[in-house]
Amino acid sequence: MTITPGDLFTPRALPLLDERPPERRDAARNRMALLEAAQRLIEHYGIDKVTMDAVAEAAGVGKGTVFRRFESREGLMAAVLDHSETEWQAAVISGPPPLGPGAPPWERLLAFGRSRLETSLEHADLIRNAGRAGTRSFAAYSFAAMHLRYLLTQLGVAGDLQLLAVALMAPLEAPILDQQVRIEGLDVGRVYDGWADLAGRIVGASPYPPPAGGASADRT
Amino acid sequence: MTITPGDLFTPRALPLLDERPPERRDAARNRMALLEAAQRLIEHYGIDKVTMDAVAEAAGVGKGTVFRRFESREGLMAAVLDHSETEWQAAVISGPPPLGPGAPPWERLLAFGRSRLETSLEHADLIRNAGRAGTRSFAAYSFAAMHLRYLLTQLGVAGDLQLLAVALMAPLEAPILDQQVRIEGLDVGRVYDGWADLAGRIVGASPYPPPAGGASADRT
DNA sequence: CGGCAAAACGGACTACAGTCCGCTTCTATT
DNA sequence: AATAGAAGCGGACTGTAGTCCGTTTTGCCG
Repeated sequence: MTITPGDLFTPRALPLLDERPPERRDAARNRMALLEAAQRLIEHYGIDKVTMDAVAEAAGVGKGTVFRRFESREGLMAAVLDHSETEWQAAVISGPPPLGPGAPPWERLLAFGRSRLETSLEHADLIRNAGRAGTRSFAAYSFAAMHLRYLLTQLGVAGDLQLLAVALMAPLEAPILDQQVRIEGLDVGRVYDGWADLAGRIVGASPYPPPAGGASADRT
Repeated sequence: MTITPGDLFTPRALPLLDERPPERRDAARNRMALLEAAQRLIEHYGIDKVTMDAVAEAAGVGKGTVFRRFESREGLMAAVLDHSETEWQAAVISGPPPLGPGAPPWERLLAFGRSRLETSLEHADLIRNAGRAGTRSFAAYSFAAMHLRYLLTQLGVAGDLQLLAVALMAPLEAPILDQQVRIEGLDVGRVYDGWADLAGRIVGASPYPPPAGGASADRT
């Protein structure tokens, strides 16, 4: 390996900003084509019928390319899922209240729960096929947990917020909801009320009990 | 199809009790052989290396037999898992306190949490490979939920006990613990303390607040 | 513009889950 | 003990995820 003088003195155009040797144009094009093809096929045939070969062919690329880009079937599904997750994050950060900023924290918390409940059920198959045993992607999970910690802080909740956030999210994860709603046949409204009750207990048992008039599920 | 007089009048030896045309002896023998082989191979090579062909061969049967008995790879893994689940249930029903009967309900609740936490981590790969997106078998799940409802009742907790039970179990499910412990690197003790705190909040926010002196994680 | 190394491509190849169907073994009956 | 038919068996066969490696494309440099 030879080092030329140029290598030593050229900081290759500000490495501070945009620090990745990014993606070749054809690669980027193919990634888009694959994501779109996958989404289209899933919508059309149902996720269980969608094979990697089919996605590759629909996107007009070879099979190897699919795996290089997305690692595995699970990786591809996770990537498709990330689209909606990103939209959801945008709604939380800058969407209309009560999910977005502007509403009082307790209202936002309730909206958070309802919204998670809905999206978990809506994307159940995608989540299941995205691996990680039904959990969402790490990034998505972290974001939600962070937001939740923020809301709990706003509500003056004391304790290990990291873990309380998990306790609030866990019952809203897809596999558990699937079990309750699809197998045990529970009503979605009841599940939501139960979650709101849980939230109330977690928030209300704090030194500063803030939520006065609860939403649909008011606590005794 | 011909019906002989005998068919009409012989209630074939009390169908009330033992109402199943059960399993042929060779079939039963094969089931055992398969379960043992699977367990042995998993222990020896790690679960990801164990193929259905290998299990079949190790048990000395054909591949078709494996699938007839256990439906699928997930089914086989679930069956292996059920062994330990059954032991756990026995410990809850008739084992020594505080997990078993004899201790006050709050102690039993804490023991329940710790025990679940441990078994979830211990059997993480098995649970993951047993499908249902990381949830345990329906029977096991129902049993735990029932026991939890019972304990909550004993503690005088008011509310939708079905859902509160789920809220208490969800953070102890394998995929979530995996995320926390293996990926985020959280300390197991801290996770347990967090769960105890959660339990305290759920129990304590009831009209009748019973748990006076909490265990390792005492609430403010 | 021509050359070059790195990155990307694609399709043949492998490994494993799950199916199928003709053959064997068991059990109940007489 | 003989027999009939149900239950079980097993291994060849199929479909799909994932790998490998020789070929092509791309971006850069002189």
